[in-house]
Amino acid sequence: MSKKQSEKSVVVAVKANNAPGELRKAVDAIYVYPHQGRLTLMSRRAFNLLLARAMEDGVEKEWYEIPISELAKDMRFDSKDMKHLEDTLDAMQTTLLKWDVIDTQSGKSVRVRDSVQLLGAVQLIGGYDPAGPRSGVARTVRYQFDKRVKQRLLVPEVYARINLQLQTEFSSSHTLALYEQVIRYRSNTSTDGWAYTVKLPWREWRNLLLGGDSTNVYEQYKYFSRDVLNKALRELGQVVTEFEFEMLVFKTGRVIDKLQFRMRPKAQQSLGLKVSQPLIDTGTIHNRLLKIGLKEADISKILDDNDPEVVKDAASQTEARLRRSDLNPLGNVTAYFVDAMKRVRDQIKEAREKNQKLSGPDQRGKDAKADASGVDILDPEVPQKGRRRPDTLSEKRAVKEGWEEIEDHFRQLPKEERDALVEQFVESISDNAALMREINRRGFEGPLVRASFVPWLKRNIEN
DNA sequence: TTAACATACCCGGTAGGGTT
DNA sequence: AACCCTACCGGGTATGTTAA
Repeated sequence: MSKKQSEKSVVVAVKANNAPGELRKAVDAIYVYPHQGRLTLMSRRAFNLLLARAMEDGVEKEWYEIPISELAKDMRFDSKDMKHLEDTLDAMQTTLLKWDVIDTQSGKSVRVRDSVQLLGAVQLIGGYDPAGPRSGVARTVRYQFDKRVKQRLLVPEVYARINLQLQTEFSSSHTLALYEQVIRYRSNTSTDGWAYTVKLPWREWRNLLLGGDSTNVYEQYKYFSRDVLNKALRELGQVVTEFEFEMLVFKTGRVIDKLQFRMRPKAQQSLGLKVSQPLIDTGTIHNRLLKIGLKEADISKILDDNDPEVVKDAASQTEARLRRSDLNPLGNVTAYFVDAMKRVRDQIKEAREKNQKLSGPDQRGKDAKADASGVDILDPEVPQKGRRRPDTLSEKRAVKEGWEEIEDHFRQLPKEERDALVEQFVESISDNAALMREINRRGFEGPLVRASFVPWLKRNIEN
């Protein structure tokens, strides 16, 4: 502890009695780990992707389908050995999830335990020519989830937070597991700006992070902390640059008892809000652009000069194009990307012109309310892969009310002016704790913030 | 006698070097 | 990945010492 001060920022030791995390009201804890078998890195990725796909297709459907090649690509399964991937899927069917729903309210904890298969049923449909070298290897995966899996996992709070792009960047299943756990409580923001996970005995965390029943391994905390916790925390911090993560350690006497994790956006420190460093997490989009193959210098410029939403859409398009194996590979990815941005801008412009005359009376209050309770918040974190539906509720509304125009106008203002406006706005809502929290959490892109910021802008710019 | 301070040692932790 | 070993560290505690 003497020399490596840098590492210390990751772990915060907390005395058992006066823990800041203790003040948090307990939330429903849902955690899950296989009771039989292990979740490997690949099966975790696959599972998340299958969930996300199911979410896109609709919860009510019984069967979902995905071409196995697409699945492989999205999970960065680089090997050509599709058989191995299929074996992974098979293994997932025999993997049991054990659910412990813990209610920790009013000091007592009541456990409800349930146990269910990770993947309900899997069919591998179609196949290559039997005469081919890899005959019999199926091309499309049809799969089902158990009702209870759907109930628990196919809800926006869970699936939407797992950044499918990010998950491929973790090299260890421990990190991915930790990420999944922490991210799950992302909305559980305390007044101190941190989002807290549940507080669990460290052995529970061990089971969660190792992805299986691990009562016989890492019996000593010191090895667990060094070889699992610290490594995972380190990698998490390296990969997810837009958030910071900490671990809280609770002891009874001298013995490590429970652990709790917390996260918060790094943007928090600079609530001064440099608007040019745009209002969404650029870490993710930055990484995506890197992945696509753009140069660092270009990326900075692109992010500086363009609406982040446009960049994101263009990135999605480019990613989709790169995944296409039926077309010739792109000669110049950068050129394609720039072109994609242009297309997106054109689309937006078109939509705006179409709707311009519609911009009706000011309905600020109503809308703010609708958004506050609305569940269909579009999460800026989730890369909209492939065919995204552009017309979500809030986007529709935004077009109708001419918000984009206002935002556009705002973006064209000189930086000082924008900063001043942001400052004014933040001041004007500083007594609105919920809104402030929302700003801390997701910047200005969240619908809730948008719904009050844009109309506010409208009023303030127009006079 | 006792509060205040000093010291020695134990214990549970970490770091960094391993091996299997 | 799982685990072991050794060196090391600091807090807690028991014990010793000192001064009021």
